Amino acid sequence: MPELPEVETIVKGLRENILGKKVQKAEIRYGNIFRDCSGKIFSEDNLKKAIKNIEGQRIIAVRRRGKYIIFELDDFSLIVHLRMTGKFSSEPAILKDKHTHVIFFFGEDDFLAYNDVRKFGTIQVIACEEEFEKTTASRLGPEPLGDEFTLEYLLQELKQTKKNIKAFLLTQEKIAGIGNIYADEILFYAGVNPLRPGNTISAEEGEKLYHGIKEKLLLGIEAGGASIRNYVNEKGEKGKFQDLIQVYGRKGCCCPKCGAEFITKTVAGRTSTFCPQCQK
DNA sequence: ACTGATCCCTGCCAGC
DNA sequence: TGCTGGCAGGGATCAG
Repeated sequence: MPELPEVETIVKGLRENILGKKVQKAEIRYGNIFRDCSGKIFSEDNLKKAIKNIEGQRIIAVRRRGKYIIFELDDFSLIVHLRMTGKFSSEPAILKDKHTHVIFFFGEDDFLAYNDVRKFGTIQVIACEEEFEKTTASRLGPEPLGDEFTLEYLLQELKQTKKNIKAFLLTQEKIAGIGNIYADEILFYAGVNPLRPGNTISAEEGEKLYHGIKEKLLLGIEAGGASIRNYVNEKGEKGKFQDLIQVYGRKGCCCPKCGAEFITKTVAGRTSTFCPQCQK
């Protein structure tokens, strides 16, 4: 599942690969991947128009915002969310894959394919600033690795919420880019129980969380992301963060700090793995 | 303000 | 072996 570090890795690769290229043709095999600014599936006519708009456009920038990938074209933007299983690939074999839903051709043998086993991912077509304002991507909280995300901000937000800390970390409007894997790792690092309400987190714990967020995400980026299940970057390469994971998906394993067995509980609708001893 | 359920979708795995 | 049912999972959305 691509979270911030995985998406960052993908974006770096895309920049090397497709910047400056012109979309000659877009082949659509499953049109429901495409969405308008509010996330709604296009009608057949509107999809045709949207595709026509994309064709002939040059890719002038590729950026990441939270877990979103933003392609800036000459006159449009594409906002992509990979959700669980979405990926980009330029490998020739992907053309024959049954889960390849969209192919942007830059030339006869030069292309970028969007492949998504579960079809949860979306590609929003944005025509102008007003449309961007309607997207969820425009309502994201600060980038956790950017200057806006300060310790003061985190402590202030925690003080104001009764939401449990796990749910808080996953709230993209508060902090952009953290998903289930990194949330579990961050909470373990900080020694905080996922069920703790935000407003019960002490300043000291808040500081640990703050450093945990920075540290785990940076580590994830350095490792080229985590390859759990089927994540690979656009070159088909796996990341290395899965080898550095301490708690996520390790139910029944022993905590490296205290030796207790990790347990799981559904928190914020997600399976959360944590140490019942260390995480208070 | 927050929680919980539902939906989207398919691979995978346990159980029969 | 082959089928089936349930689960996983990010995030939007809606009901409570």
